[in-house]
Amino acid sequence: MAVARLHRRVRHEGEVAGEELTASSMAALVTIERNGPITLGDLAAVEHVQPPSMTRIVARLEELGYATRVVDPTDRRVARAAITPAGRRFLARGRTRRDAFLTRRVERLSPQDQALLERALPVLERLLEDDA
Amino acid sequence: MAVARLHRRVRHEGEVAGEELTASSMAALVTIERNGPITLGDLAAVEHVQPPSMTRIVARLEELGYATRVVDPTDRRVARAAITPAGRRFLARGRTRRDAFLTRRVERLSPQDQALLERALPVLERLLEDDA
DNA sequence: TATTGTTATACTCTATAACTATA
DNA sequence: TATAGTTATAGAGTATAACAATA
Repeated sequence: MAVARLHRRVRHEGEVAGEELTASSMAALVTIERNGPITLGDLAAVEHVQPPSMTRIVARLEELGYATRVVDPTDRRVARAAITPAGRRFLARGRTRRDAFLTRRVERLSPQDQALLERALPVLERLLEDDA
Repeated sequence: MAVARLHRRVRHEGEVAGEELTASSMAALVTIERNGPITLGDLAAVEHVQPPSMTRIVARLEELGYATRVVDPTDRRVARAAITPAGRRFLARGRTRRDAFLTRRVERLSPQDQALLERALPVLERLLEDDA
């Protein structure tokens, strides 16, 4: 429950009024940023949405200037989505806000508690390792 | 990021194929469970949805047998939603699954790491205290 | 003939506006 | 006349089915 609350709150903190993307579009943009130019089919598979939905999501991201669609020159059936500088800036803005929020909150803790969190973090990550 | 991943994974773990509720319906049911018989208006306010949406959400929960609508005898304009035994069981099933998953994962950790998590938990909770 | 992605269409969820029933 | 909730209707977002382009 603590993890759920913290996640919701931090996610909310990254948002700016009038600048939100739907959860799907945001997730797709993050995946496009991380997995470089990626085919729409692969992107749909990774994000667990159907191809027609991904067509629309990428069209919207392109409309906003956050991503571009590039047709593969060797197989012109394939289209790849890539992030734009504006898309990177958009994601960075959210991260900056979330980081600032977390920094403020962590600074209110005692040095002992801060050290405790720092040691606990790798354990939290280990909790999901070898996912099967 | 670790918190986000853990939250998503644990949430997913509580789901059973063919037994899912939308996020709104799930949140409403949890609030109905916690805040007892609650008027639809209050419920809509707490959940940040509009009254017509809450009418539909509660209608769906009632259809599934997870909640009931009870008209206030002293002011018959007012309807309150209450959880049913089936609703409680539904929520309990999800919690049981999430608990089982977390238990399995925590048991794979060393006793030292388990103790570390136990001490870090109240710090995570303190992070969101005095929310302003 | 198979594959990648798109267009056509339908369904779900939510919102705003208009309405009903109580008070 | 005001309030609680519902019904009517419209706008997102997603899915399945049918299609177009390319291999």
